[in-house]
Amino acid sequence: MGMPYDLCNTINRVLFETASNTTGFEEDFEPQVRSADERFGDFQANGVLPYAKRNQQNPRDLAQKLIDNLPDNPNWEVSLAGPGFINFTLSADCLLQWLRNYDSTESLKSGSESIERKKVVLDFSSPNTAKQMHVGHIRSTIIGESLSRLLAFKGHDVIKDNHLGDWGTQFGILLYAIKRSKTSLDALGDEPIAELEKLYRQGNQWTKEDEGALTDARDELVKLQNGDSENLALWEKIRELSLKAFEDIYEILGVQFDHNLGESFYRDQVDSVYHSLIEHKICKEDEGALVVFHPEHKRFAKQPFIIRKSDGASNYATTDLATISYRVQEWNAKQIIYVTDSRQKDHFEQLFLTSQKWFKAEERKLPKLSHVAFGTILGEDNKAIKTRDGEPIKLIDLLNEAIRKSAEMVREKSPDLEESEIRRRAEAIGLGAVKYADLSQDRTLDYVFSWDKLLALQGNTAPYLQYAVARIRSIFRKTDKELSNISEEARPPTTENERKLSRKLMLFPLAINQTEKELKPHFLCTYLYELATEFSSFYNCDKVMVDEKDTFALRMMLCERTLTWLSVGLEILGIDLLEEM
RNA sequence: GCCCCCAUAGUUUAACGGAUAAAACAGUGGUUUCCUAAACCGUAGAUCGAGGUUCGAUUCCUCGUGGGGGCGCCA
Repeated sequence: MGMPYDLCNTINRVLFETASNTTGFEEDFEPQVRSADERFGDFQANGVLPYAKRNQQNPRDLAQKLIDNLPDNPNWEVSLAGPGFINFTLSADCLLQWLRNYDSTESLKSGSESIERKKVVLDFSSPNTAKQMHVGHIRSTIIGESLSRLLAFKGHDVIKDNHLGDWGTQFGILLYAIKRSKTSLDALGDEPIAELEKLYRQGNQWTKEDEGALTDARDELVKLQNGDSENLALWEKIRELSLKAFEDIYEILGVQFDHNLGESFYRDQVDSVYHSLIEHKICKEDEGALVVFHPEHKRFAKQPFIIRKSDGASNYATTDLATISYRVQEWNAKQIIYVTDSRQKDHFEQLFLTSQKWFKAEERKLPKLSHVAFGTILGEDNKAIKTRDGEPIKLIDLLNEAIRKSAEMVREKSPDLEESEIRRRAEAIGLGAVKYADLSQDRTLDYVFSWDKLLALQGNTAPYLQYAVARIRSIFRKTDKELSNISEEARPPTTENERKLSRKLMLFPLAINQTEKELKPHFLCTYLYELATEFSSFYNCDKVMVDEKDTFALRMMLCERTLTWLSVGLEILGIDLLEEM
């Protein structure tokens, strides 16, 4: 029998099976095995304590009975500790076997793949057209991209859809301003979106000063929504310019979408949403609008979900309903994940409740709907981020600053490099730092925007991980020894650092599982950082290029595995690697 | 008025109801004739308050304090 990929899961199963043959244990026993503090071993089972309590038994006695019944296994030592913990310490040989067995990206991927593979639609980034992306968009874009890579790594069929805000009421004012100022959309210069924003502000000004202008702006919107060809052409052009500007940023960030189906895509489908919801008595007219209440819900019994405004226009609730329907019908989605600000929590809760009733009434199977919420980026005043002049910091400015600052560091360290290489390294380092800064903390927490936080290059940051990679690659460049048999020639890990690094490598499956279970990339970040830390200590203490063949082989193997693990992990996070730093 | 989220070291964060709360930055002391010092090894420093549940609470419940957010025609 080969070495199992997920040893935590294996030990859990062994304990469960042993318990089923041990007096004093029933079916409902859960071993609760998890990775342990290094002081106690590699894994610990906590489950006996609550179980003994429930059944009014002595936890230590019960745990001892379970240990006595465990089949002998040379891979680990078992011990009873404290009030009733069962600790497992893997043998050096077990770790070696595990490392021999899992030797590549492919082996990690096939080990990690879910049994149930499914079609998942990931809805993220979703900026509004005619506006520049600002720092507020960074979280959805980066977290969404990372989750899409994680789910693909787990073997799911992922569709990435950028649900653009391209059909909102802002177009009335914008179209009005374009016409009144006689602006040609073909002559907006290098930053067309910045110009469109200026036009919008100008239009906003006009409508505030002048009642007639406000009416005209509303008419422009109605004309657009009724298919007026002139307005539709302008709108199409705006959408095109916006998408191009977004593409520039996505390219820098290494983000790609399968679809850019914005709200406008669903404009012809909203009527059928109304009809169906009316027909099935899910919605009702209230104060002139079409709304959905959920009487069984403590709050949404009173708080309406407005699907058609009293002026007859649709809103994002309507398009979101149509979008779910489309994704199920056309893509056969089994799960839809929305990556948005947590302030939209109520909206999604109402959307999901309404969808449940709607799909049930139509006898369709509703996919699993998940709102992956993240916290707001705040300014110094603890309110959503704004700069001094009232406009949010542009995302492109943040990214450029990250690259500029990293370039400075690279140049300082390697003054003789060519500019193109400096630029290449600075992009990997600076953009990696920005991404990692956002991914490495629990996504649900708000944070105050700070250049220092997002651009930090020391400590628990992407460059630290990239540096570990560069050092390993450097070792490989320097050795002239034959490496094809290192895994066979390696001795078991015995020094403290060899052992700790081996153990950390072995814990990779747990990190992936936890990250996927909660859809929280910071678990993976923490793991990769700890792995790189173990590597750095090992690197400092245990020289790799030594004469003893078996020691050299083990240490080379550890380097090689660490490199692969970091590569896989950083790939999932969307962070680039470097050969040298 | 109803509801939701957050509070951990000087600062920014971590901790799946488990054992002595873990890091980074900033302090402070050390390490380079040796595979990259963007590193390594020391050191100092924390769970908002009061109750409760539990063998065990940063974690769950109640109340309070402080901060943020959502709640009929914005997305």
